[in-house]
Amino acid sequence: MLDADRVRVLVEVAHAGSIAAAAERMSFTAPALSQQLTKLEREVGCALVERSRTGVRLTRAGRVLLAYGERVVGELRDAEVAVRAAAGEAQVRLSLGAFASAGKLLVPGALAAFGQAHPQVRLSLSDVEPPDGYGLVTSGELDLLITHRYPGVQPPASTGLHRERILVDPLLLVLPEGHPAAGAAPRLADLTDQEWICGAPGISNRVALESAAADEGVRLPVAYETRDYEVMLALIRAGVGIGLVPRMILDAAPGGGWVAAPPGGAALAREISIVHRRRPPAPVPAMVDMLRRSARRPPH
Amino acid sequence: MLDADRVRVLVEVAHAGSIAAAAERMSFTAPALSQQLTKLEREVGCALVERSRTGVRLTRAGRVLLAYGERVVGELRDAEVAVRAAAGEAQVRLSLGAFASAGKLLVPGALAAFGQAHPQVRLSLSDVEPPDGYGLVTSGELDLLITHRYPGVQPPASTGLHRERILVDPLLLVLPEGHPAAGAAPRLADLTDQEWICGAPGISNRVALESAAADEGVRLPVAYETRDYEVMLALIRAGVGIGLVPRMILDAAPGGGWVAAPPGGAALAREISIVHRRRPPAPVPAMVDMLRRSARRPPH
DNA sequence: TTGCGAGCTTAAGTTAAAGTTGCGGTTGCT
DNA sequence: AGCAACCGCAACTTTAACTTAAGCTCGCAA
Repeated sequence: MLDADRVRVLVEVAHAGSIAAAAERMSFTAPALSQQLTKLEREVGCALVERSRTGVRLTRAGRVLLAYGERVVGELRDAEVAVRAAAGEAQVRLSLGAFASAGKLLVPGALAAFGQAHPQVRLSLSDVEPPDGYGLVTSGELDLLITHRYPGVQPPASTGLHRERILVDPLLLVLPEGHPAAGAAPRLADLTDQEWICGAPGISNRVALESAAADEGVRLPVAYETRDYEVMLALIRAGVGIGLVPRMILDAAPGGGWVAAPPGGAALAREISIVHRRRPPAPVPAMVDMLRRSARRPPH
Repeated sequence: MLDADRVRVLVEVAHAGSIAAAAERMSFTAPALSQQLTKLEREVGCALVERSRTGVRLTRAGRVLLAYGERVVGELRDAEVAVRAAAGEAQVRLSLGAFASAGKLLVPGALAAFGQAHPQVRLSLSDVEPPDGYGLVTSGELDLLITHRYPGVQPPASTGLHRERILVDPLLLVLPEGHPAAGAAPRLADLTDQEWICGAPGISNRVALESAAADEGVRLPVAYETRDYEVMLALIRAGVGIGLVPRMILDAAPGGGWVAAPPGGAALAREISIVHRRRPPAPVPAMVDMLRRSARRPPH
């Protein structure tokens, strides 16, 4: 049977992106991990990673083993929590991963409420930008992931994971105050002569914008690239461009200088979901409940 | 994180029923396993087994850890098979578990057909009497389990396993040739003065018989206890008693000396099912197909 | 071209486990 | 009563994992 410790090394290396970074995380030296990885490759009889100086990349076989390995690691972590719970010692840690704007707007209230209701649980939060994070949940590094899906973006396969949509967050067209198109509910196709602001190619909102524009048969010129909606709003306020912004962000943003309305044509919205393992540790359902509530009644 | 090797020790010990037997199976000495178990208990902070002279019994915490451990071990085994398959080396082993009469009647044809279609796969078969075997499937010791459920018997929970009923096998009342009740389709309640033959208390067909009789408000006297239907038929043929026998058995048994018919009242049948893991190794679906066919057209 | 840095590997030595052997203790069965 | 089976303890041996140190390759910049 495969050595679980070596499989774990593969998982950590895959998540960290390099042997050196994984070694740092695991408090080992790089040669230790390299040796274990080599032995694992000898065990399975084929290469699992392509080593290069910029880090390592998983081979096809490596990706297959990674998927199983994440489950193995996750089951082991859950096993420990479960048996401790059976012995009377309750789970004391709960780790969340969330994308940036959720971390700012959705999570803090839920964290505060949860912390008050379960003061003995040590909470932790880390930034995870979609579509990443599913593997971290499977392997138990995260207990709960808050992720989003923009229209036109394929969600990752979530083998063995439980995903639940907690919020549909409409994307509104945001224009500078006094913009000629303001109040007219223009379609994207009517705005091809504007300076657009959105994320870099590959970023979710960029993909969503381009795919929605393609649906209307046009391409929109992107003049400014930022994934930070605060920056985007500042640019819009300055009158240098326009963009699509989730309502959740707008609700929390200082007003003035911009006006927002749903674009004409097809309604656009991002879906915000939570992801966790089946058979999650005890505090997860309670936190999920808090998050559902927080989603129903966002700040403001 | 828990040590997977130690968790595996717990799984093997639980399946084998004693440290000594598990050590034998794993080609280790008993003290080695005992030490590992002790360390595992120290790791989780509570007792996992109650040691006694007749073997060991799992504590409550031990059973919790067993369930997770079986999944860990199963995922590790599947991981090895999957990554080998990805590297081009196909899975070459397929282990079946079946209860006695299935092993005699249902499996041989399927094994033969499968062996012809996939000569490179090494097949193995072992006897597993229900309700055992689910843990063996989860932990990957078995790839495929053929099990049954008699009416009135609760099937084991099959967390994370796939179960599929492939045959409903009616239980017929078998009487010696010339028995006064033959041909009259008597109810169980009409046969309280007979000498009944069935398994020992706790054996599935005994439980089914008693529960069916209880449904009719009677208790049936059991004079002979055997779990072997061949023996039961021989006893019936000898005129010393009567019993319920699955049709599948009767179809294959030499006729003469007995007559069989459904008992009056509620229809009784045992369900024959196959059980395997989700994401089973490659040859499993093919074998399942063979078994389904074999169930549809039993020998004779 | 040469020097430097990042990352991975190889090699050698140390240390920490795991496993075996041998013995003793307890229990259940004949 | 005695045998057999099973578990636990302790000392010894062996395996293997980790660390340190040095070497290799490639990209980049002076």
